[in-house]
Amino acid sequence: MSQDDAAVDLETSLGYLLKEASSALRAAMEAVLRPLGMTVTHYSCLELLAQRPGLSNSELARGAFVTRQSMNVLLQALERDGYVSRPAAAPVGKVLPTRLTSRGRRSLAAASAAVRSVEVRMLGGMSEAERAAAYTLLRGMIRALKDPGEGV
Amino acid sequence: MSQDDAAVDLETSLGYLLKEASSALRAAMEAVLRPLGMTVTHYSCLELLAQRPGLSNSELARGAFVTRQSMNVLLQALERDGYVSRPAAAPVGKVLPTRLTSRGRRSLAAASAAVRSVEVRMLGGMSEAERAAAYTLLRGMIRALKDPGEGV
DNA sequence: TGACTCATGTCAGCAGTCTGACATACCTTG
DNA sequence: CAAGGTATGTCAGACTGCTGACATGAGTCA
Repeated sequence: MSQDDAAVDLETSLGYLLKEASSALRAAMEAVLRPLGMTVTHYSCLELLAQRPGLSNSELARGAFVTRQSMNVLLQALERDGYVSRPAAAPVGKVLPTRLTSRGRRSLAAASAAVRSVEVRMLGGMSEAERAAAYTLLRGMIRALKDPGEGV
Repeated sequence: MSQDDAAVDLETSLGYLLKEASSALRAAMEAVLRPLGMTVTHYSCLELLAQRPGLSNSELARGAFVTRQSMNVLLQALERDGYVSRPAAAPVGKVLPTRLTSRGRRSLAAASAAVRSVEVRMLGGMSEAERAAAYTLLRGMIRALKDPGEGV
């Protein structure tokens, strides 16, 4: 139909391509994390805690792109299994700072190596300049999408 | 810890940025599709059918990045509500070619315009050259992730 | 022709995530 | 100081998408 030409062309749509790339990355990460008995969100949570110890439930949720309710469920499981620890009472306010246990750190080490190998493969064919360009372009897209009134 | 430096640095990780961008795009799409009573997968299915009429359930699933089981559930609902039509029996093999009904086309028109506005906002601050660069870079990442043995 | 492989459509069960709701603690602002 | 607004942690229910499984049809090869 001639109307189709006016529609978003999936073949050349950056939005579609972005979704495809993200989907491929997620699938690749799931493939290497599954043997370790870990999901992507599971890994994301541990990685966030390694780099920024003491993050709260809500902060972790934002960093892993899930709701704080979902992260809460995950954190309770991780705490039950001894991967992270949280104080019984909040030192200030309601915020419960979370930390990795030694077991959590050990578990993360293997997962982090696996994920790093995926990222290396993804960046394999790119030059330093191209990586920098991709970084800048993605940052721009994120900003444009998050700012409500970007105007024309 | 000094070990953290060797880990994937989230601040500069292209993988993390890709996930963030995809998450922001999905949120923006959900925001404009919700008033139309449509989900992202719902829209994706209709858009695929508009551009490539006669796609099968499995082909639609691959195009929308979900399993064929999930797409099957969606297609049954869309067929029940009169947005798409499928022949009762497969003309050849088991493949059931799906087509938009006029109602489906009408429903898609509004959604397509809304999604296009999101993509326009996303590309707002980018030059033509930058868009072409982003296109090439994403394509490269996808290829590297999907090809199993890319080597070092 | 018959066996093997692969892709498809579909059903059932399950895990992960989301929305809705509530109580609580901090921070303004009058 | 009191009151409203905002952010947090948590519980409960609902939903979406995934994994596992099965039967069917097409293509391949001996």
